[in-house]
Amino acid sequence: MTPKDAVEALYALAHEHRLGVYRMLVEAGPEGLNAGTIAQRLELAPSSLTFHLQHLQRAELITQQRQSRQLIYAADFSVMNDLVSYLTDNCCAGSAACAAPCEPARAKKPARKSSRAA
Amino acid sequence: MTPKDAVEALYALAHEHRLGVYRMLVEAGPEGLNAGTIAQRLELAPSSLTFHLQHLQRAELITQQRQSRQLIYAADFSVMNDLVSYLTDNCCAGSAACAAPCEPARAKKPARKSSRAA
DNA sequence: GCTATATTTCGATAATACTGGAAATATCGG
DNA sequence: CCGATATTTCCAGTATTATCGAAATATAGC
Repeated sequence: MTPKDAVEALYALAHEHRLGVYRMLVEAGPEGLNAGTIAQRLELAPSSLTFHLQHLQRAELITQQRQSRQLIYAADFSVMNDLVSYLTDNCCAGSAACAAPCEPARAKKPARKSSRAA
Repeated sequence: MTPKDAVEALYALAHEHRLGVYRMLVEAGPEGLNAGTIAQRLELAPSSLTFHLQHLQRAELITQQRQSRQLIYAADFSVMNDLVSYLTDNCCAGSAACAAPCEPARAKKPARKSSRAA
């Protein structure tokens, strides 16, 4: 992941609504959510939501898939993984806590199993 | 770390120059760098650099310390650690690669030991 | 083909960010 | 106190972002 990619991913997440969308999609799981549902939950005008979804898509943080009349969005973890790796590799040198993130105690959530291997 | 804090940290890092500053400070280690050196290396006008440094400081990603006539900036890893934890905890549910970051293979860098426990 | 639904694209507007020059502030060495 | 250095604050100008209504596009069912 280049610094440019990292900036793009960081920027895509660096907004209340976009981070909200992403978190919502993470929680929704592989099935994702259609645009209307997201807009309704976040109380966003449809066109505003599109604006933010395009940011997330451009950073490849989410995927889009048409299902009949609806467009389904879902979180794509690969860029998030790369981003976290980028941050730990490039931005944590010298920090013991960051250089060794393998503490079992850090697992606050059960991290429910997904059928497909990511 | 609240979503608001996460957005602030993400935003602070979501700019070519600010990410550059932060990475430079990470590399510089605990001794940090003075503003002039950073401005010179990044070819930034002093006032522009200040603008970006203030962003990073507001997010508590860096610290400031006066040393005679110079202001020394250094990376503060605590917020970075919180941010990485936030991302792995809140934005990676369902992803095996992300939910279980304890793979030895992920350690691309030797992760040099720091004497102080963070 | 027509109507209804879901979403995007377009266009306009308001807000915010980024930049850098000039002046102000802080420190040092005489 | 004065001149020199380091950095910030102030103040514009310019560019980018965020928002939303209205129109356009895509799909479905009749």
